[in-house]
Amino acid sequence: MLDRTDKNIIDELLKDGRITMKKLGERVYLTGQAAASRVIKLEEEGVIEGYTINLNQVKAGYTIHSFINIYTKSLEHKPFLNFLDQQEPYIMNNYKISGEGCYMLECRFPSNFELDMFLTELTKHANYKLSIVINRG
Amino acid sequence: MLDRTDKNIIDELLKDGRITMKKLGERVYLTGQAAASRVIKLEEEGVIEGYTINLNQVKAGYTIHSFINIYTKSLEHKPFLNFLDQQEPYIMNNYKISGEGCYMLECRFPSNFELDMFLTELTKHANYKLSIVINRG
DNA sequence: GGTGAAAACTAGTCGGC
DNA sequence: GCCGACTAGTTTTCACC
Repeated sequence: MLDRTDKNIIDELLKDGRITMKKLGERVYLTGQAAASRVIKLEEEGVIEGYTINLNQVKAGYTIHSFINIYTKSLEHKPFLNFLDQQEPYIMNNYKISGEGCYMLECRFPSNFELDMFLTELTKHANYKLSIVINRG
Repeated sequence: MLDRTDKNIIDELLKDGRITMKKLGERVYLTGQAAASRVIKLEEEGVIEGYTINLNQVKAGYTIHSFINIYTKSLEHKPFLNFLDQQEPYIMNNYKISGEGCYMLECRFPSNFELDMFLTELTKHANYKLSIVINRG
C-alpha cells in the first residue's frame, strides 16, 4: 500500500509533474534516487498512469469545452465506441458511469461548427445531455 | 498565434508531459533548445497552465470517482463556493457550465462514507445529479 | 526564431549499509 | 529501502546567424 511519503510524492507530482527527482526528494525528505525509485514503483503499480500538461483549451484554439452525458439507444455499444475513436482530438475523456446516462464524455471543439457535426453523428447512436463549460467555478 | 509546430509540441506534451526537451525537439524537427524556448513561450502565454500526472484514483486510495451536476438553490453562490473550498482534497475540478445545472464538479472520495457526508452538506446549498464513474469508456 | 558549443545540473547505476 | 559516488546524458546559457 501507499505510505505517507508516497502520498506526498503524488501530491507534489500533481502540482508539478515536471519537478526534478532531486527537488522532489527534498520536498519529501529523501535523496533524489530514493524519490525516483518510489516514483518508478508507483508507475509500475499503475498508480501513476502517465504525465501530461494542463492545457488552456481556449488559448490552444479549442473554444468549446463541454461535458456530454450519453444515453445509448442500443444495447450494443461498439458502434458508438468506434464512432468515438474516429473523433480523436475532440474527445478528452470518456467514462462509463452509473447515474445520468451510461457514458460521460469530456470534449473540446474549435468552434460550434465542429460541435454541430459531432452532435449530428452522435444522434445516430445515442441521446445526450450537453453541458458547456463557461469558466472555472 | 500557434503554428503547426506549437500544436505538435502540445500534442507530444499531452501524451508525455515529462519528455526531455531533446526528444521533444526530435519529434517536432527542432533542436532541444528551440523546443525548450517554444515551451517556455507557451507557458508564458498561458497555453500550458502546468504539468501534472494522470493518477489512478482507485489505486491512489480514492475508491469513488464521480461527476456531480449542481443546481444551486440560491442566487447567491458564495456560500456554496466557500463550502467547496473546505472540501479541498475531494474536489478535482469545478466548472461553471451552461446546460445541466450551473456547476459541474469532478470529485473523488475514499469511500461511500465521505461521499455521504459531502452530499449531506451539499444538500444545504444545492440540488444535484450524481454520476459515478465505473470505468474508462 | 533558429543553431552549435561549453558550463551547470540531473538521472541512472553501482556497491555498501 | 535508502545513501554516496561515479558516469552519462540533459538543460541552460551564450555568441552568432
